[in-house]
Amino acid sequence: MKAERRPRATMADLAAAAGVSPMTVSNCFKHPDKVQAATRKKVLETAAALGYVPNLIASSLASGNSRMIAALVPSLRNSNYARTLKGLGDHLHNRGYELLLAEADHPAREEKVLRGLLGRRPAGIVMTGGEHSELSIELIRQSGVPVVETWRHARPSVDMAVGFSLFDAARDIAHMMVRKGLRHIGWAGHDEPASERYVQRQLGFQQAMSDAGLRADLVFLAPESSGFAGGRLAMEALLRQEPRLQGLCCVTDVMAAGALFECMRRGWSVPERFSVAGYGDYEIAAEVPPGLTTVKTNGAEIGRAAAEMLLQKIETGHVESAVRQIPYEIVIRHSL
Amino acid sequence: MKAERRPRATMADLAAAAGVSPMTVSNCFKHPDKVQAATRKKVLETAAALGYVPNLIASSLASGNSRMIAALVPSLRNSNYARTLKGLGDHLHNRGYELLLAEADHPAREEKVLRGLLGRRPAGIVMTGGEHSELSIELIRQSGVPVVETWRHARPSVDMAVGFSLFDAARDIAHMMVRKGLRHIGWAGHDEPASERYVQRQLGFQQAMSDAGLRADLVFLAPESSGFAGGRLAMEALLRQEPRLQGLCCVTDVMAAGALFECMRRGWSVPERFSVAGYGDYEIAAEVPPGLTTVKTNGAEIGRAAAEMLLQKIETGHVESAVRQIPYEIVIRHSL
DNA sequence: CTGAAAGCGCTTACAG
DNA sequence: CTGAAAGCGCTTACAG
Repeated sequence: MKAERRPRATMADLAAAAGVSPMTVSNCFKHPDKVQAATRKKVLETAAALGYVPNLIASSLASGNSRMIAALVPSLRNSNYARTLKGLGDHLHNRGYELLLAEADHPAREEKVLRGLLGRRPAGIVMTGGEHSELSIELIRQSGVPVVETWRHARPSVDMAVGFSLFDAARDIAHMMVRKGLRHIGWAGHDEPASERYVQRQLGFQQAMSDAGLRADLVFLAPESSGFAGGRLAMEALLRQEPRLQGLCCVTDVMAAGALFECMRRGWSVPERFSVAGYGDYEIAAEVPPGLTTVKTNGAEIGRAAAEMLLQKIETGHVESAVRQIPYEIVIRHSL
Repeated sequence: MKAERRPRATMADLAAAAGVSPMTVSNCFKHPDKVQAATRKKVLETAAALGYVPNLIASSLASGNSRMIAALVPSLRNSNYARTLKGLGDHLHNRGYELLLAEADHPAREEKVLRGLLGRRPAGIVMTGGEHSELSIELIRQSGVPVVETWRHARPSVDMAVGFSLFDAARDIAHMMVRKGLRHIGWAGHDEPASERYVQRQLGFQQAMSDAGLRADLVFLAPESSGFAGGRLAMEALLRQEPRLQGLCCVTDVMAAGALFECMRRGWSVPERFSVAGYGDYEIAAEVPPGLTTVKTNGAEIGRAAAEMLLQKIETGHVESAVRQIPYEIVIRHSL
């Protein structure tokens, strides 16, 4: 049984079949209240019979609103971003918008991808994660398209931002380690010097150490690509530097889980012999023995809020607040 | 410094500024060889000066090719699908296509989301994962849009498919457990009866057991949502059923890692006391002690192949092969 | 190599 | 409540 590929019915076809003008068909979908109930019924029935699907490309061109939101993500593999995208997409779809997705893991790629996206005349743009080149910012600014940066809680580069303070979150959990009585605490971070989001967390950690009068320079930075192995590398390096090391505060749960794996290998009991703090509350945090104490962020809510802000700006021309804070919390398990 | 929101230059503006007809401007971008070098240079320079960005919405409407590919994904949180999407997006962007993304975790959602997508007149559709309702299939069939189903190696529902045999992969790794001398082996699977991709793996496992003359009914199915905990639940249940259980063959690495965590809790050495096989080669497989032996699938390559097949069909009207196999391999570590 | 004309399938004021 | 007209910004044959 082969698919019949006869051309799709147009609005004109439908209008003719229903015995009304195209204008009335258009109103049936866009402004149903402006059409008499009987007429509307007739049109909708004919539409169903014909399998009519309105051409939103033509609609976009005519109305000047594409109802597409471009989302730029450094990596889908990051489960925080995946959650943000889900929160964003769900809200958008319910409002009749579509998501135009592009992955861009470095600035040159981002600029290229952005040009492609801008040609599609998106009604709004969502940037995920913090780092963007001057050129990218300029491209967006010149387009005049509303844009919200997610996972950013202050000073949007262009327009709007939604997120929370990475600094505060890292400081809070580091503080908790201090309150547990630990005195020799290391930081396991990432290597990318340009990444403000990693820098902010490290500074938060160091602030907590300084506040407590402890050493704040037990810092090891692993490449982002090292994954779980980063936790092991950090433990090895920092124990060499400070043999009395009692705990590790990690830039992500992945690193933290890696540190816990290393404790298992060494037969060190957690938290008695060694403590570990995570960041992100990924699924693994709840499952890796003995359970990881970590910062729980609300990626889906960030995505939802981004969608709300964008749609408000698109539809009304302004937003109540160009910057929104989404709360984070600390989930206490048994790793510290 | 406020963004200047003067309306974007159109092709007509650019044509006037460059002293040529719109037609010639169009040719400069689409068929550069049809334009004299000097004219082209002039147009391109003027375009740069004006910050001209071609309106691809208008282009789509006029040409009848939207150059957008709609991708339907059950969940972005699945890192296999994330890889497929990356392989797909990279290839597509290089060819001047854009990705229209929608997440749909159940059939009713899928149908709704599909209608929204179809209105955008995508040039092609990528379905990720195996299960689709009759209505979804029918919607796609009637649209006449080329579609490729990924993570499916045979009998496409509509048009094309690319993936590998889940049955074979599960049978192969189960076979390896048998060759290691294990005689009491359980299957830790998922609960969704409708999910062909889980069923196939289980059947592959059972085939390997039958071939070896072993019990094939040591099966435990955990809800998909149980995550790492599923591995623990499976061990508990199957050990109750068969105290001599020596190993667990798992439907995903997440479950397998959960089983390894449970071994740690019990102080059971792996693989001496208990063996575990995974599926997926997620990042955790390499890191969780003592290293998980697992099936490595090539999600990115599946995405790339899907893009190739789709573009070939879109641009030439047919494909060399409507079904493509992407090889998998078994990665040997120390868990069995 | 270059251009005038028609058209893609809708929506937007504006009349009736 | 309903419709005829113009237009959104491109591309597609077709002439010159």
